[in-house]
Amino acid sequence: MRDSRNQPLAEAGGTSQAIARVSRLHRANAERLLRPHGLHAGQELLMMLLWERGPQPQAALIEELGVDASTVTRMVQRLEQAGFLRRRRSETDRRAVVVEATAAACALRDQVARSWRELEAITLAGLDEEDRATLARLLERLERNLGPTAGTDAPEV
Amino acid sequence: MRDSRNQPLAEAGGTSQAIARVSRLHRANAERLLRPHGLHAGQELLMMLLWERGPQPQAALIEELGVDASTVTRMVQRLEQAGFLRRRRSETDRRAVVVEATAAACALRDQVARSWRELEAITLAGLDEEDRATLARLLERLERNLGPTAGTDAPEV
DNA sequence: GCACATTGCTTGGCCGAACAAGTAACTGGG
DNA sequence: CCCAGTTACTTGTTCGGCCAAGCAATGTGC
Repeated sequence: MRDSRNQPLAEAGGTSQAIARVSRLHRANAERLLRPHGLHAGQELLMMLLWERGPQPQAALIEELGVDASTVTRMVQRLEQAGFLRRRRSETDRRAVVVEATAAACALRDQVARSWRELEAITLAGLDEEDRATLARLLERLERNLGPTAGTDAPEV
Repeated sequence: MRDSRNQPLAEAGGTSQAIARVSRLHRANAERLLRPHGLHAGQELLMMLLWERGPQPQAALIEELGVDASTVTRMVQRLEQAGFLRRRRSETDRRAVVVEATAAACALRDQVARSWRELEAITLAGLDEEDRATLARLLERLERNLGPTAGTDAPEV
């Protein structure tokens, strides 16, 4: 009964709407799973990078997360205030800021990883290996389609 | 070469990350296409509802968009200030607020619909009918998986 | 060596989105 | 008829996320 009456909009861009809805729901679930650990949705990706790769300059985080520099700046500020990481001025490049997970944060690593796997399990419930591979392939294609040079030059038949 | 070095994270929740990335890129594209019309990403869905169904109480918009009531309140406030819609107190239920598109906004309807189709085209570029159907099916499944009763230990009848 | 461009980060402003808490209006039971 | 509960919004606050501007350190060309 969810949105069976949603026909007109569904015709005019159903996939776009579906992406938005799935994304919102997905984020809500992430929030629910991460809250117990004191993290907000989105922050876990940054922390996972720090856990896996050790101290990183912000520029590396920006590059890897693919988000705006200002977003990372503020995420890092909040995570620092919450005690999850430390910031340090780079020795070799005094513009750069090196970010490092605290010991307290490292203690959360396994729990966060577990929550993350659980989110993945909830998301992909009921999909067999083939479906999952297909989904991964299609999402990757969408990512390329929507990438930096999306619709900027191609006259688009 | 996009994220070939992204193995560890990719293994632990690649789909979740892909959803987040695709969603962000998708939104950025929507923003780019809608800005010329003075709309922000997200607002177009609300306006499309008003265009298609005429004056609506906010409760109906909340139900249909599936977002928080407070989000709709502020979106409506901003759209009103921008001149895209009017708000009126319901006659029959003086708690309710009825929202209606302005004539100026209606003039944008076709252009917005065009932009929306263009976004869909960009998103789905290179996918044949079968791929699109598969994607729609998978996204619908994800939406159900992540829905209101997601992972809440409910035996999932 | 110095002016100029680039890089790395920060701040302010704005929007979507959520939760919490509050107010006003409508309903229902006693 | 009146009080409890629900419904419809609103406001405050917080976060992710973007853009635009700005600042400081680093590189580069001449």
